[in-house]
Amino acid sequence: MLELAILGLLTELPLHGYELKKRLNDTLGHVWGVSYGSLYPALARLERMGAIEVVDPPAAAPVTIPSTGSIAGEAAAARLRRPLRRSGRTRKAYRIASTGQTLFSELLRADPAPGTDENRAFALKLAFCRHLDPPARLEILQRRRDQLAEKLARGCQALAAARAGRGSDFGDTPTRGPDRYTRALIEHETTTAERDLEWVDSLIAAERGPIDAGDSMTLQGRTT
Amino acid sequence: MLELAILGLLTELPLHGYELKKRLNDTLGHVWGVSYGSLYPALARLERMGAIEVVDPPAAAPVTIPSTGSIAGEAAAARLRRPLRRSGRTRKAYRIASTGQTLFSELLRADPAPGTDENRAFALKLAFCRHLDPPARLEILQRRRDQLAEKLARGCQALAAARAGRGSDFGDTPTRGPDRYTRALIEHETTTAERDLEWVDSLIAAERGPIDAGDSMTLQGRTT
DNA sequence: GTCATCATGTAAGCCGTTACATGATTGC
DNA sequence: GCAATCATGTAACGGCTTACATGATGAC
Repeated sequence: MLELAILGLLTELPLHGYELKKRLNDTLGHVWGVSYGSLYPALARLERMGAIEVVDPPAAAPVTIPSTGSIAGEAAAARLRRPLRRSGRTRKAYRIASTGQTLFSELLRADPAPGTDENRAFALKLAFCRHLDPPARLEILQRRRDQLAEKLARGCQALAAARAGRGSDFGDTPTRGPDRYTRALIEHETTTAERDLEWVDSLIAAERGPIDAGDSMTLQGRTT
Repeated sequence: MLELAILGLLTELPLHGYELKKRLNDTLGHVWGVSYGSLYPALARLERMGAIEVVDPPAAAPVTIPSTGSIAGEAAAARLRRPLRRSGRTRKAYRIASTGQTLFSELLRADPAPGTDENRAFALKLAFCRHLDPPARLEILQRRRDQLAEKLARGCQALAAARAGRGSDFGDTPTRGPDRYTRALIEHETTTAERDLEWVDSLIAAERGPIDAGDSMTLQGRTT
């Protein structure tokens, strides 16, 4: 997952570790916090794999900032442009290599390693899926949809069982079902799954018919 | 987190590892999957700590099943009662010790280790909080409430920034805000946080005024 | 010259996973 | 006796965290 995030950011523009972490934390902060202890080793790994490469230009503009349009891109750009006159050494900026691009789109398609939070994984993918072609994007959404549908199904089943009260026993023993808290939990999770599903559906719809160029996907949003 | 789950289940009745895993997977399955590779070491650790102890009764009923009223308790009980005639050896049933009870309630109160999924942690706590006294329970709910409120605040802030579009820059560079996908993500997360908050509030309310003994917390539930 | 910040890394540890090794009990 | 299942454990590994070590730059 870390590699996915790194590759995603480097797809937009070359960056060095420190800056990368900063962006990771404030662009994807709510979704994914990283620490140096995992970031630098990950960079080293990716470099060894040939997925990314150090960008040398010691004299030239090391970071062109072609207005890739990322979250706080400009704030960062300003930070970089103004006081930046460090000789160009000591910092190691990385650029994504073609191998890396391949890896990137594979990671976006792959399902996350077991043990990984599915929500988080999807959030991350969504945050970077704009770099994919529409069909691939749709596939990701579709996969998530299926996943949620399954979860919802399981939830409904559990709910039914819980509501039936008595256990799966045959009247032998007066089991009550799960306690109120567990029950409330299952209920809440189920309705959450339902809403997530609706949301993904709306994303899919927006993806299929980008009729209204601008913000067709805002319709599912707020307004309390 | 694993220890919390183990202690929680053992609070209800003594169990051996295998059975413990089974319950962990089907009671809390949607929330927390465990494997032997972590379960047994965890049991060993807890035993070393004196939080749990092996229950010997080789001859007597090794598991009394005092109808503690747990999830699928009875099904399991049946499973145990009927074909159970294994000499009583080879299986090691554990019981919670008093040290363990202390640890249990500490773990319920403590905030989860960093890196742990907050949602999951809360779900787990909720599933076992019935073993706590009402004030402690309330405290847990309250803490979760605060956590969610904070998350919501951050979300709203991010949303506002995103909607304002242009970055925090002063017109210098025409940054667009985050892309549609990221934006949709932030929106969705924010509304999710909102709903979670409402839900926890309803739990708190139910906790404070258990006026209607039965299912006062169902009111927030379904009905699509 | 010194302090804050930028910047890169390493080490130890935690918590979980899969895969493997082993053995007891029971049903047929 | 043989297979299925119950049952306990170990080994190797993965990914992330905190804490630590180190050093360059720029502001004052």
